[in-house]
Amino acid sequence: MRTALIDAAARILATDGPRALSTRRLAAEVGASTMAVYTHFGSMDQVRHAVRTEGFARLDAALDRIPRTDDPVADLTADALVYLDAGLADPEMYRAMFVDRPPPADTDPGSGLFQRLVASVRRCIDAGRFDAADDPLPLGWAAEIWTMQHGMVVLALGDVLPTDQIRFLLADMTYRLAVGFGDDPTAAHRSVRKRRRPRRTKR
Amino acid sequence: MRTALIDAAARILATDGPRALSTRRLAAEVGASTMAVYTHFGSMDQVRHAVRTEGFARLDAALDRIPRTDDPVADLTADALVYLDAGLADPEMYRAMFVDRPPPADTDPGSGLFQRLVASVRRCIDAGRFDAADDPLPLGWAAEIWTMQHGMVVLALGDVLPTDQIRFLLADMTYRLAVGFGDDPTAAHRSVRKRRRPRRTKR
DNA sequence: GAGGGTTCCATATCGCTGTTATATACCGAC
DNA sequence: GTCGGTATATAACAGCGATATGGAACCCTC
Repeated sequence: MRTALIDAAARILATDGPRALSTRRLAAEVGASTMAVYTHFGSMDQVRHAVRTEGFARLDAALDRIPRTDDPVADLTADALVYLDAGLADPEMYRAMFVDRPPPADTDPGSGLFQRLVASVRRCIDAGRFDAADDPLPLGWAAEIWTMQHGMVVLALGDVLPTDQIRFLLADMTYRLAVGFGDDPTAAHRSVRKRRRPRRTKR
Repeated sequence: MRTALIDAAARILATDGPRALSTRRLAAEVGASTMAVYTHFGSMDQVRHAVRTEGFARLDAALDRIPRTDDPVADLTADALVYLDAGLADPEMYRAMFVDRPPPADTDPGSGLFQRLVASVRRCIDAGRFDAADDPLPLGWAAEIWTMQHGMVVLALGDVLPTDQIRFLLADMTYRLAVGFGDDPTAAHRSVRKRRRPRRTKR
């Protein structure tokens, strides 16, 4: 029942947006009464929290499917593009995860994503691509890369640019940052190009 | 009356968040009945739209207050920091402007901000700081800089880092991007440092 | 100054929302 | 078979956005 409710909630969210995700609509979707929602979750906020957690799990799985190569900058690019594609594939889910207000003091289920970024940046540093001594904060560059990824998805969701241009722009920005982080321009260009092509199938 | 309602709405938003911005609360705040809201605006969505427009006007005014110098990269940094400070000064307003869902087909009152960015980037190119031939799209780098600014504000609003570290990080990221765009590293460093200090007074 | 038209707002109401109290049905343990 | 606890349905509450209706205030014209 719990998972059925979460799935139904994610479905309603994806098709009709967050305004449509109401107690009665959700209960009707699984053929139950509204009390089912309150037995398994305490409130609609906790339903949304569960949906968010589910979204993070899916994104985590999508990122896990990317093979690691011996080129950490190319891997970083691939990660960023998958992140973007995930946002484009289910914009409402992305908004639920990163945009809409999380309840205060919500233990953020997305922190794992950040740890992943930290590891990716570390690989670039260990491989001698980024200049370690230059990072201004312990996790500064990882934060900068997340800033890039999230900003790009938001740009894409506001559909100010067609999605193929967004992908191109994200690749370009990754390249610029890599160079800014100390990577050799021609090496960075090669790495980014390597991973720009394979547009993954939307789920 | 209209402006009184807008001001009251902005006040409610800033103090108690978007959930508190209801017809009845808004009407009570100005000592009127709910019909006043529907006479001057057609719906609560249009109230929110008006608040957003007001927010853009304030941000525009704040950016207008920054003097232009003969160092366009330093100016770009200053703009970014003021943008960040505006978001930190009134998070709910920032969310209303850039985060919460704008009604569909809402003619975006924020497009002026983007034109401003385009002009700033153009100045860097004209001054020979950025390499013009390298920009992948007509407005690509302006979009990348906005991505950085917005991503940083969101990072700050999620308070994952103290605000002074965020300011430092934004300055660093501006530096990295400038270098990626072709600026000389030492020149970029000097420009960014020049404008990193003066933390503007919160409004 | 009086009339007529228009604009603005208060009252009351509708259908919706999240949430909860109450009562019933089910289901495993003894 | 009966008990105890859990899960669900029904019904209700306050609050929400929105609207229909009616009255009050204004302004222009004569």
